[in-house]
Amino acid sequence: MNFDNFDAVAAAEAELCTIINAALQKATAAGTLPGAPAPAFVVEIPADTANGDFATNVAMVGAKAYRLPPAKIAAAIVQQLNLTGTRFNKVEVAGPGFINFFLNQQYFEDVITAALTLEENYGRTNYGGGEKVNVEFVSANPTGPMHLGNARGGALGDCLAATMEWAGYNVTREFLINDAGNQIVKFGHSLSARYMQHFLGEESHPFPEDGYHGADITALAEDYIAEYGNALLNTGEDERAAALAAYALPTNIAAMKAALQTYNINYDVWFSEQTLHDSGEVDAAVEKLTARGYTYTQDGALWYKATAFGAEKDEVLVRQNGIPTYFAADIAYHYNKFAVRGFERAIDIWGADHHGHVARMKGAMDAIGLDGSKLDIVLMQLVRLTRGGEQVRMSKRTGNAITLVDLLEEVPIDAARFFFNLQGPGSQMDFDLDLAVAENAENPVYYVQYAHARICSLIKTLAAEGAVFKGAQGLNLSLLRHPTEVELTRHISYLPGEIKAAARTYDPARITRFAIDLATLYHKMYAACRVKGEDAALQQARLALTIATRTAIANCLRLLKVSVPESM
RNA sequence: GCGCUCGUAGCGCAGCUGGAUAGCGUGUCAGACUCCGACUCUGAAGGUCGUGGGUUCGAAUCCCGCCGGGCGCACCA
Repeated sequence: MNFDNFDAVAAAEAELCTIINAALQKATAAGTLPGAPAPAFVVEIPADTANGDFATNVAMVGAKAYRLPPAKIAAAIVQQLNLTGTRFNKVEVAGPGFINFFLNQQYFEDVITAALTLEENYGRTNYGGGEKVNVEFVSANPTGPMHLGNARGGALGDCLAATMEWAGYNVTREFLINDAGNQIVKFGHSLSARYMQHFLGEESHPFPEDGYHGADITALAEDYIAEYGNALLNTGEDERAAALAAYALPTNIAAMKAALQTYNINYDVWFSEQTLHDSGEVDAAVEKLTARGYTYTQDGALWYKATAFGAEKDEVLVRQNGIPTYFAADIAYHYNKFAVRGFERAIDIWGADHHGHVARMKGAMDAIGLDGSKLDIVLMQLVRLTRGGEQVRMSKRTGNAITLVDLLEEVPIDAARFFFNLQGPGSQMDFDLDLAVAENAENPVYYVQYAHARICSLIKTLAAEGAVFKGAQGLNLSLLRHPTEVELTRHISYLPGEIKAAARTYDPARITRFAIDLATLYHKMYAACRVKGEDAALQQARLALTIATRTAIANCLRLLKVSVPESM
């Protein structure tokens, strides 16, 4: 058996579609079904395995085309079904006309063998066909520290990227540095005010009303003074602001890189927005839109006809003062992703408060001659921290809003990455600080890691008694008949498909939930089926399942970049 | 006002390319197990799937209206 690109579920579904279509043809030829185009049926896994391992609705959806009651259609199909040589050994008609299929033993044995053979690659597929995908996430403003939203976005984006890699996409992780535009100017003037206040007193230099008030701004100004003294005291405000910003930006960016690295996030590309202005790509994008007839001038500004592409209102591309807007830069940026760097798909992870930007950004891709449907935006809802059931807003230490760095000082990296992926991006999330640091089964990440550690311990214990797994050859896996063994194996068989589904729906939370369910099923099996002390054949079979389980759990954790402890 | 998004058991959530009796965790109550690692199991209780229509053989799922929460509607990003 070839395990390359192994997905037991997909293979079984494909096989069912084939034999069902064959049965339809034979039934038509035999005259038990009227000649009509084959109905668009689906094959799926019933919620309750009492209704089979797989089921199809072909008889129900075909009722209209065949002008026959579903039960009669189902009977005609079942009569012609040939299960010989397939993964299935039993079929039945049930309920309103479902045809239910039951797997034979071989399916389960193949799953265990595949996990044992593929090891750290079990779960990987080429579903994505190597499609070149850019995943951009966090892209925090370099004017200040990263916040909780960035923490969620980081865990989400990095795990989404990993999910897509496992599903066979060619993924680039990217961080856009917003080192141009208004907020950098504001940043500079805020630094300048702190700088001047240092030498001339608080009252001397009014702080800009829309400036950044954080303590980090003062600290950066102090750092500059410590290094370079009062050289900027007598320069013009703009020159001073620019000099301070040019000093502080690299400092902040380096801090972000360091923080994200401790968060186990490593980007392939740190993309500077400023380079788009310097290279003329922003101007070129604006010109391209103009050439295509989608801009106009009004009140001295250059507008883009966003309404022609589904947006609610038109947008300014170049301000009256001649400076392009962020929107113009963003169009150039995404143009660069597709047209310059050749990504076939771009995925952006944004805070839900940016949702108003989605339609116009996608529309702008169409306007500039690309395909807006290749740009997908994942909107992420906000997250609240709770401790003792109460919302936590401020850091006790700094008195400011809790930053990503604050969070990681309190909560293990594993817990942060896992917790932020417990729910899909669209749900408003409460992050329970008490639970995240808890070392007990209530804590889902601990629970999953514990299952893995327990397996490792069991294997070690058995090895001490001389009971070592002898490999896939000569196994009698048909001995694994206990319901908990079957359900565990079944769940392991779902892993490749689950990763595909997570990649397709941009929802890595499926992986954390899968891992939790897997751990639960293992614990159930462990409680019901002993390995130690069983006769050799059964012991080897159970060791095989145990090791396959370890592989599946470990691969989920590896994908999430959560540590995989052998003991804890 | 317009738009996006969410609304499922006391609480936290899954299910949403339409399928069978709506699940999981937690919490409450009653019990079992406690043997390879702290695990696990059984039972009880808990639901107008926000609401009203529509489409369908079939709707938590798709469509429309309404109610409620969050967010957005800058020559900010």
